[in-house]
Amino acid sequence: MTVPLLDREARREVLLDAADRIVQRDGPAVSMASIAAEAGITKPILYRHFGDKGGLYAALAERHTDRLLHVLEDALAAGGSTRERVERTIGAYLATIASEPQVYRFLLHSAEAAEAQGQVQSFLRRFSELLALGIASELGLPARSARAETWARGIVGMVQSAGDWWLLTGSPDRDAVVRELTDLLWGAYPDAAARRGGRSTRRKRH
Amino acid sequence: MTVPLLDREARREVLLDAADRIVQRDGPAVSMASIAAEAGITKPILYRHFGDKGGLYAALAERHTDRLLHVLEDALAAGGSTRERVERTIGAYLATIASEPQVYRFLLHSAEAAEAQGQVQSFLRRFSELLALGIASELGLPARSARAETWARGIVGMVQSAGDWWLLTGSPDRDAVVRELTDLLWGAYPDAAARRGGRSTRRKRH
DNA sequence: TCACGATGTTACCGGCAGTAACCCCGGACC
DNA sequence: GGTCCGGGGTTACTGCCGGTAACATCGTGA
Repeated sequence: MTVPLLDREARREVLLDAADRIVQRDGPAVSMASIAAEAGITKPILYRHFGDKGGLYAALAERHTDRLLHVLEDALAAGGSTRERVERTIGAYLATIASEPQVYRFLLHSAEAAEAQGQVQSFLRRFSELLALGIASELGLPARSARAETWARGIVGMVQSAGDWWLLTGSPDRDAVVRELTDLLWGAYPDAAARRGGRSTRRKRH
Repeated sequence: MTVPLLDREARREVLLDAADRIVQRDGPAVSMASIAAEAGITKPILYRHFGDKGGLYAALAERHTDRLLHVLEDALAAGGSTRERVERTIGAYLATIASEPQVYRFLLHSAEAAEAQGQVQSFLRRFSELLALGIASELGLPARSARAETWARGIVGMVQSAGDWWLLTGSPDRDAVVRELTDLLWGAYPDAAARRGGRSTRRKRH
C-alpha cells in the first residue's frame, strides 16, 4: 500500500463534510454527482467509500444522531432534581434542532433519505431505552416494565412532535415549550382539571 | 362531452384503488408505470388525473388521513368522562394502525412518499388544533393558549410515537399501552415519584 | 358524411443511480 | 534503469424512472 491506511477514515470524513454542505444548501434531494462535485471528485469514489447512496446517507445521519445522542445523554445525566434534568434535556433537544433546522429536516422529514431512517430509528430506540431505564430506576420498576418502556417512547415522541411544531411556528418561545411539556409530564393536566372541576384536590408540586 | 362528468370522480377512485393495492403489495417505492399497469391503463392517463406522482401520492394519503381523522373525531366527541374519551381515542388510533400497518408505514415512514407528507402534516395540524380546542375549553384557557397548543402537539406525538413502537414490537397489549399513556397524562408520574420519594403526597385519582 | 373533441397509446427526452472499462503514477523487483 | 503491478482516479456507459409530445381511435352532433 502506497498510501497509509488511516487516510481512509480521514477521507471519509472529508467526503461527509462535503455531502453535509451540499445537503444543507440544496436540501436532501441531491444527486450523487453533485455531492461528488462539491467534494471535488467524481461519483465512483463516493461509491467506493459508501457502497451506494443509502450508505452515504446512513453515514451522514449517523454522524448527526450520534452527536445529538451525546448531547441528550449529557443533559440527562448531569445533576439536579429529576425535573431539572428533564427540563434541561428537553431544552437541549430544542436548542439543537433550532440551531440546525436543515439537518433536522434532513433526518426526520426528507423523503429522499429513506436510508437515513435506519439511523434515526436506531437513535430513537437507543435514547428511548436510556430513558426507560431512568424512569424505571426512578420509580423502582423492573428494568423492562411495560410502563417505563411505553412512557419512554411516548415522552420521546411528545418532545419530538412538539419540537417539530415549534420549529415550524416559533410561536411560544423555547422556555415556554419546555415548561409546558414538563408541566404536562408532572401532572399539570389533572391538577388544572381538578381545580376547575373541584371534584378532588391535589397539592401543587413545586 | 361524450362522457358524463361524474365518471371523472369515479374513475379517480378506481385509479386510487389500484394505486393502493400496488403500494400495499410492493411498498411505497413503486413506479408510475406499474401503478398504471395495475389499473390496466398507461402512464399518461395517470398524469392527466393527478398531475404528477406527488399528486397521486397526496390523493392517496388524503384518503387515509381523512378516514383516520373522522375515526378519531368520533372517538373524541362521543360521551363519557374526559378520561374515558381520551382512552377511547387512543385506543381507536392504535386499533386503526394495527389493522392496516402497511398504510400506516406508507404515510409515516415511506421515503418515496415525500409528497404524501403534506397530507400527513395537514392531518396532524387539523387533529392537533381540534385537541387544543378541547383542552383549552376543558381547562378554561383561551382558545389559542400556548399551553393548550403545546400540549396538543405533544400528546399527538406521544401517541404516535408509542403507537409506532407498539406496532413494531407488539410487546404490551393494546389496552396496556392505552392505559399507560393515559396514566402518564393523568399525572401518574408525579404520583409514583411522590409515593416513592415520600416528599409530598398526592391524592390518587381514579 | 365529416369535423371535432375527448380518450388512449406509443415513443421519446432528460436525469439519476450505479458500474465497467480504462488511465496514470509511484513503488518494487530484476 | 527498465519493467511490472496495484491502487486511486476518470470517462463513458447502462438501465430505469418521471414526465411529455405527438399520434391514433372512436363516438357524437350537425
